Amino acid sequence: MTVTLRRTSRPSPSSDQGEAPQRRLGRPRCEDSRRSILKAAIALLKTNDLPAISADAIAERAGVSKATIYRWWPNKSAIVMEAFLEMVAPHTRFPETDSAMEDLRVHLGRVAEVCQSDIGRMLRTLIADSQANAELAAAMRAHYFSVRRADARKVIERGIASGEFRGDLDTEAAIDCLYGPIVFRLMINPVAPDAEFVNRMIALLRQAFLKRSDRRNVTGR
Amino acid sequence: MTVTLRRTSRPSPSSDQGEAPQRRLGRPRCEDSRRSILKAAIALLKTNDLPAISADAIAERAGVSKATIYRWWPNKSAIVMEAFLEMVAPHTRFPETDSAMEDLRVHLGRVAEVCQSDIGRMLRTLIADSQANAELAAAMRAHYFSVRRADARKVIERGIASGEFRGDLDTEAAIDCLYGPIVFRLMINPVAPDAEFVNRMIALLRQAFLKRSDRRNVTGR
Amino acid sequence: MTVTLRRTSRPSPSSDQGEAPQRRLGRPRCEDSRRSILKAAIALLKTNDLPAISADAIAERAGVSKATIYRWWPNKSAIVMEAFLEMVAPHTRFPETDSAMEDLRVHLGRVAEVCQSDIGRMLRTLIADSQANAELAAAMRAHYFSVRRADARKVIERGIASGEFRGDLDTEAAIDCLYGPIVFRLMINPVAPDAEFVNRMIALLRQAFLKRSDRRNVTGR
Amino acid sequence: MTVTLRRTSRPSPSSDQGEAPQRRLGRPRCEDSRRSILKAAIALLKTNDLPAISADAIAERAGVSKATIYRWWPNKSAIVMEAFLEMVAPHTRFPETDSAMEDLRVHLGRVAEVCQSDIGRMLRTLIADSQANAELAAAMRAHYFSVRRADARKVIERGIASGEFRGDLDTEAAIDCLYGPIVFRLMINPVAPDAEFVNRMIALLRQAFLKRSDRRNVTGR
DNA sequence: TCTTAAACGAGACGGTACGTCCAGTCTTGGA
DNA sequence: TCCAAGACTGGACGTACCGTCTCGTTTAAGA
Repeated sequence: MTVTLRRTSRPSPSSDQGEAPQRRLGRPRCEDSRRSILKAAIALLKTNDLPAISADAIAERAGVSKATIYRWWPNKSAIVMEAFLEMVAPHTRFPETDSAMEDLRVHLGRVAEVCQSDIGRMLRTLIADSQANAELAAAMRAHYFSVRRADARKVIERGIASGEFRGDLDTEAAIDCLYGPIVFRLMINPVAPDAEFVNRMIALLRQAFLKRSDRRNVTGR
Repeated sequence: MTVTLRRTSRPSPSSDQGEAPQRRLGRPRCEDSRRSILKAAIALLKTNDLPAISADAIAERAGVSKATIYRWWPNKSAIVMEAFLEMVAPHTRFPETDSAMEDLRVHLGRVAEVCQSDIGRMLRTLIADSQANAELAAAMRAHYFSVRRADARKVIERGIASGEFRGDLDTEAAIDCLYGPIVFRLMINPVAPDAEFVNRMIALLRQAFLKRSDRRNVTGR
Repeated sequence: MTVTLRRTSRPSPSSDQGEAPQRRLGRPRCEDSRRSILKAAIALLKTNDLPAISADAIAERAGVSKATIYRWWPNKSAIVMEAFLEMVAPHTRFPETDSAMEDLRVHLGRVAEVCQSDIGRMLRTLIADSQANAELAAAMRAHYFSVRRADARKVIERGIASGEFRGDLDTEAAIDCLYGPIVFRLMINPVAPDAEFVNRMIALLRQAFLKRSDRRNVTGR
Repeated sequence: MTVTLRRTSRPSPSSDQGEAPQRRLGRPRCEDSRRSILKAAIALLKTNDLPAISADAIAERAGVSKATIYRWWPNKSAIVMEAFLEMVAPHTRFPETDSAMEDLRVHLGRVAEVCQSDIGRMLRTLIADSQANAELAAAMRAHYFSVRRADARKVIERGIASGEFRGDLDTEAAIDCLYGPIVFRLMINPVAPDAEFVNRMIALLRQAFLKRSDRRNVTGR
């Protein structure tokens, strides 16, 4: 999942998916540069806010030429996104216990915790940037949000199949009700949501998810 | 609710809330300028996104000096926010029927519709901008989101009091579950949420809101 | 010699030069304001350089409204000139001994000394400003330089008449040779000319001024 | 004599005066831009005076970005000075006949003529500007006035050595008496000095310069 | 005493230029 | 062909000052 918003796609000249890695002419791309650019972007995001991560700042911190940056990424949002996807996205996996509801709760709790870290800032930044950058928005959806939704969808469908969740549960609406409040608070509140927030939210939603027989007033945690 | 992110707060010298309008020294602020600036900002926002709007452009369109703009607003976000609050925010009021659930559904449906208009773009823009502008974020919370929450809170508490909603309903979590999904889709989806989306969401949530005896599987609309 | 570059000449409505001072309608001009404006201009010139004397700065320091300033003077140069003429110009009179050469030497020495004071800075400022302000230039010539020239001319002609100076002495050229070097150094050198400079200059020029019989090698002083 | 008031001095890292021009890293400065900026500045000066010239105007006329201007010059005075020194200053050289007095006269006549051209306006502008800009003043002295003085000093010392001028002639005072009147009239008079003015001035000064035996009443020309 | 007209303070305003900053592109020489 | 260095265009930024204006207040002369 490395390349995402690359500037130039350099397709193989002969076959569509050449079997051989197929060395290209000239000096090959310097992997060190790529990594140090991504690391510089993240490091800057940790201490500064978005307007501080200028292309010049990234270039200087990465010990890299600005031209190299623009050779491979169309703008700074793309860099941040790539860094985000590569370094951050894998961090939150779903647990797999025999309770789908509990899996969702634990997972979302982790997501909330992650939101409080630098990753939360990156996510906010990327969502914000997406509003004026359709390409970035599409890439974020394709590479991040749709993946999260797919993961959650699997868990919910498992819960339905096992009889834990109501049979007529509207899966997509359920996903929106699970992630929506977290993103909402991430974007609007001064402090990011935490696990406690997730627990209260799940306590509320369980009434809507669970089959009637299962509805006990469990507080979560 | 006129003043929001003004550059200079010039409180009345003697009393906190002088009853007399209490003319101030010097040439009074030109109301025409203020209005035409706000109108220009909104007009520009309809076709452009915020980074594409410059203070110069607003000034030119408003027939106003740039200095006048910076005399009263610290940056363009503040202008847009003030315009938003003054011209746009009041549009969506809650209905007041005898069903709180229905009131919420109808209201959120209107909110969703509004999100599909230029107002949706403005809201996205302001939320996005807030991520790199703490002052704007605070102002948006104080003047917009907290007001919306208060309105919704009143409706929910009415529902609880009337016995329509569960007695132990977590009001704040409920609000997050109502608004969260809408903002979530507004910020992440390519197209804004619509009334249909709200209906599905409400259909899901009603299980969690209503008292046990009331839970019929009503689809809404 | 008070009024010089006044904004509005308010001629007497009836006669051209009314004999009576002829009080006009309305509130009379506030002399305090006028004086404090001039004083403020001078005070600012003493500590700051020219770009620091903005109309706003003068107004603030004088405790006066900016409108009052522009009511009476067209620009800041006019203020400085009026202050200069009123407070400064009379300071250097010619001595009147029986030696015209000595009178010139002593007088120019005083002029040089004056140049080293704040007055020198004012003069430099006014000359500089004149380059882009024809009106100011004309006023300076009419009210200052032509007066100096006339004074010097009188002394030189006295010298010619008394037989001290050569009969064919070119008076205008002589004046230029007397004042020119001083202004030259005032405008170009980092430190203003002093009496020593004047003495050396006069020592040189006396050969050109005096009748042959008088030319002794007097060093001056 | 190219660099004068540059923004950044980038001295050679190794040796103080590297013999090799020693190519530097990165894209080299664009000489075209530099030249067109200087030309634009001069062209604008011909019709406008300095306060009427803006950095934007120079940039536009030169077909150059404003950033490029401020990359290399701290302000517009510096540009004008560099243009002046590079394109204008060398125009007036001393003649070298066997009469130092005549050399001075001819040379100063040419200077006076030059003063009547656009160059005179530039000189006035630069001198005026120097009054509020110490750096510019120092640069003008270092690169222009001290050079003129040195030239004149050589001629005068030649005159002394050859016995044409008095042995005890005060060289520095003499230079001030030669150039002073010209600058004086340039700065104060509405029209610049001309050759006729120089002739009268020289006619006066020759009495002070020449050895007694040489003093005949020559009118000049 | 009341009216009238000008001067005044405060300060908002349009306009213009300032000098800075950043995005993104281009041009060198060297690897 | 890539890279580091860094100059370049273009355009917005927010500030400063100019000179004008619009208020409401003050001041004296004249009715």
